[in-house]
Formats: sequence, structure tokens, C-alpha cells
Amino acid sequence: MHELRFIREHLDLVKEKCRLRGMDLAMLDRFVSLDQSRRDLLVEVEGLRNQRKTQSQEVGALKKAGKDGEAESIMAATRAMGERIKTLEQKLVEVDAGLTEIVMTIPNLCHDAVPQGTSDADNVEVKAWGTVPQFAFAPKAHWELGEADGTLDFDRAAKIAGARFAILKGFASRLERALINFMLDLHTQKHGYTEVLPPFLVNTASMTATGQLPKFSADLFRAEGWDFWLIPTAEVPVTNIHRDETLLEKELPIKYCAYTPCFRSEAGSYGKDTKGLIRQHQFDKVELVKFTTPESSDAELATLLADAEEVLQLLELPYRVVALCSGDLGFSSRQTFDIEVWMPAQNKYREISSCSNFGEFQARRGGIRYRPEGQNKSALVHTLNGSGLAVGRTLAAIYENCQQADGTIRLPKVLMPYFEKRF
RNA sequence: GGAGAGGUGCCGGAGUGGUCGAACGGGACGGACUCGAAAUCCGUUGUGCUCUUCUGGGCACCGUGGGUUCGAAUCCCACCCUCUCCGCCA
Repeated sequence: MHELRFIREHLDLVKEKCRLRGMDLAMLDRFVSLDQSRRDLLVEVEGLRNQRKTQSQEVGALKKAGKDGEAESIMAATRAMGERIKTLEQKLVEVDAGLTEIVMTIPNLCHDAVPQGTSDADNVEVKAWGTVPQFAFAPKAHWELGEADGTLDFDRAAKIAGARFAILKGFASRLERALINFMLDLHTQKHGYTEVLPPFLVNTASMTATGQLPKFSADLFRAEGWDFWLIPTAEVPVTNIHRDETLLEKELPIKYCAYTPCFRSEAGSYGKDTKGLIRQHQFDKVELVKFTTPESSDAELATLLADAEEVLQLLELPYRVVALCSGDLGFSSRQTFDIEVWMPAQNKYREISSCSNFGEFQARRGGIRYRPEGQNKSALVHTLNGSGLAVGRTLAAIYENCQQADGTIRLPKVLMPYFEKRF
């Protein structure tokens, strides 16, 4: 979210940045007229309130002095003024609602380093790591491998819940759990993140602070009759840990990692990735979240990305890093790098992590501030987050990249300590 | 789910209709004293919006949203949250 004043004073910049994202600019013209109405109304209503205050104090003084007659005549006038104020306030509420609606749907302004483009086709590969494996046989998709050895069961999951769910059994379940522990251990012990286990259901205020609401409710699951939403990512509860707080500069950066399941409706993705673990209504993810000063957030994004990459390096899975272009950038993000892992059966890279710097966009929505050393005024922090990594997709990548001719899966060395014996 | 208590500034805690953005205490910051420190003394100490911009005004905010009133932190209604006891449960 941006400040009204910022949009007002930097209208051309906001328009240009919205254009880069391929947005319709008509709403910004509507903003200008509503913003003007709002300020006109404010001047009028505040003037009236000031008068009313003065007159009310007079009434008090007169009554104390026993001059009830004089008080009565002022009271009559003030009563009428109250009606007028009420009318104006009502109008102001309407104008404010219109403005909020617009402002809440204006995306973050992209960083100058973000490549321009209109779709994921314009994303720029900035790095490739590892060697794409060569197979002496036709590599199978992870769901074929898993259904063949009974470790992945999509049919029964559909009976229990529906499409886009999976049951992991035996080795798969064990591997999922090992991956979660491996990732958490790496990030807490080597990268200095503090592990947290947050609520998996959050309220509307939290979803709004991180930007999922009000615009993207269709992507979320909601508990009927409650102000609870199922989290689509740990980003939501973890970023909201410090909502409406003022942190100390010396505490920054704050680095959290969290394992949570994630729940997404995947509305509008019908027919996409209908097989396998790639696109599920429920999946596990280990998420990295940082709160930083504005000066350090670019550098912190680089290390966040490196922290996520290291998971794949240690698992010896080939991947590449892609800089998202302006048109493909998420709503709240000002700069995003995706990590894509190699998937042999599809013969292409698939997203397994998304690392973003949100600048002060989420911090303003959520009131997350810090007090810069030696200053009285607080300032907004920058928030960042990235997957480290999506666990289900990592498991799928291990199945496919580490498959052997007999259909068994070679366990990455680094996971051996998490298994007492092979399944 | 039942019964009760409570939600006020960085913290504690006053305030039950008018001059309360809010007493008092603590903390923090600045200054005085000191070789330095403690103690003591003096002062400062919220956020947002808006007008004018040279200085400076105005409005809103005492859990949230409504209502009563000339006037609400103070009265009324609804809701949310916290705490205690009981019930229930992992």
C-alpha cells in the first residue's frame, strides 16, 4: 500500500510503474478526483467541528454562570451544525471507501533493476547451477514412480478430499519429514534464522497486511462462519508477528524460518499440472522471512536467495535462478527472484522457490516500524521472504532426478542422517 | 459453553458528561551539578490526516463499531480481545 500523499505527489511515477506491470491506469484518474473531493470535504467538516467545539464550550460556560437562556439559543444553532457535520461525515466515509478500494489494489512499485516485460516469457535467467542428469532409460514422472512403488496415492486422496491432494506413504512420507527437518536445521544452524511455528489460520487483518486481501480472496480457503483464512504461505503469519510494532534498529535484521502447510485454492488453474505434486491444494513449505532496514534490504535479498539456493546445492539438484520481469511480479513485491529446479520427466525447470523484497509495502499495511538509531521518529521496515523451499516440489524433484533404472530412488547424501534405514 | 473482572500514552495507573491528548509515578532522551558516576534538580517525551507554509493553525484517535447529547475517555447498545473460576477436551 502506498500513502495517499505519495501517490498524489508522484502520480507520474506511479502511473509509469503501473504501466510496466501492464495495469489499467483509469483507476489512477479516479484516484485524483476522489482525493481532491476528500480534501475539500475535510476542510469543510473540520472547520465545522472546530466551530461546534468552541460553541459547546461557550454553552458550558454560560450554564455554569446560570445564563440558561443564552445557552439555549447557542444550543439550537449547534444542533443544526451537528446535522450538517453528520451529512458531510457520511459523504467522507463514502469517498474514503472509494479511495481505499483504489489504493489497496495499487501494486508495489518495482525496483529499477527489475527487467521490463509483460509475462513470464520475459523473465531473465541470471544463473544456472549443477548438471542436468542424463539417463540411460526414459526417466519417469514422480507420480509414476510413486504410484508404482505405492508411496504416492492420489486416487485415495481424491476420495478423502478431492482433486489436488495426495497421500504420502512410507518412504515418501518419511522423505517429506526429513526434508522439512533438513531445511529447518540448515537455516537455523548455518544461516542464523530463528525457527517459528505459527498459526495456520489467520484473520482478515493479517491477510490484508501482507497483501493477499482484499484483492486475491479467490485464491484462498476460508473457514465458514469464522474470521479465519487458511494460510497460503507462512509469509502471512510470520510477517504479521510484528504487525503494529515498533522494533529497535539494533534488533534488525530479524530472520525467521518456519515450516507450515500451505493451502491454496488454485482458482483458474484448471487443467494445469493436474498430475503429481506440483500443484496441490495443500503442500508443505519452509519459509524464510526477514525484517530489515531500508538500507540493507537489497543485500538481504541476495543472501536470502543464496540461503534458499544452498538447499538445492546440498541436495545436488540442478537449478537456475530467474529474475521476474515487471509484468510477472507479484502484487506486493518490488523485486523477485525465482529458483527453478530441473524436472527430468517434464524436461524443464519448475519453480521451487520465490524470493522477494517487498520494501515498505507490507510494512505500511501492517504498521511494522523501527526506530532508527539516534532519531526520534520511527520509520517503516522492509520485509522480505522466500521459500526455502517448497517441500512437495523438492520431493518430486528428488524422485525424478534421483530415480534409478529399477524404479528406486537414490537418497541424497545429505539426507542420510535423517533416515535410520532405507524404506 | 456458564459465571465474573478488565481493556487509557513506552510501562504502571488516575480519570463516571464540559477548559482531558489526558493527573500522578516509572522509564527514555536532553541539560545542570560532578574529574567521572550515583543521587538531586530543570526540561523534553504519541500517531495519523489536513490547511498554510516564513512562522504557524485545525481535526481525529483513551479495544472496535454504532447511538444519546450543545458537548463523550467518561452515559447506552453490539462486537472483539485478555485474565480468573467452572465445564469440556488434545
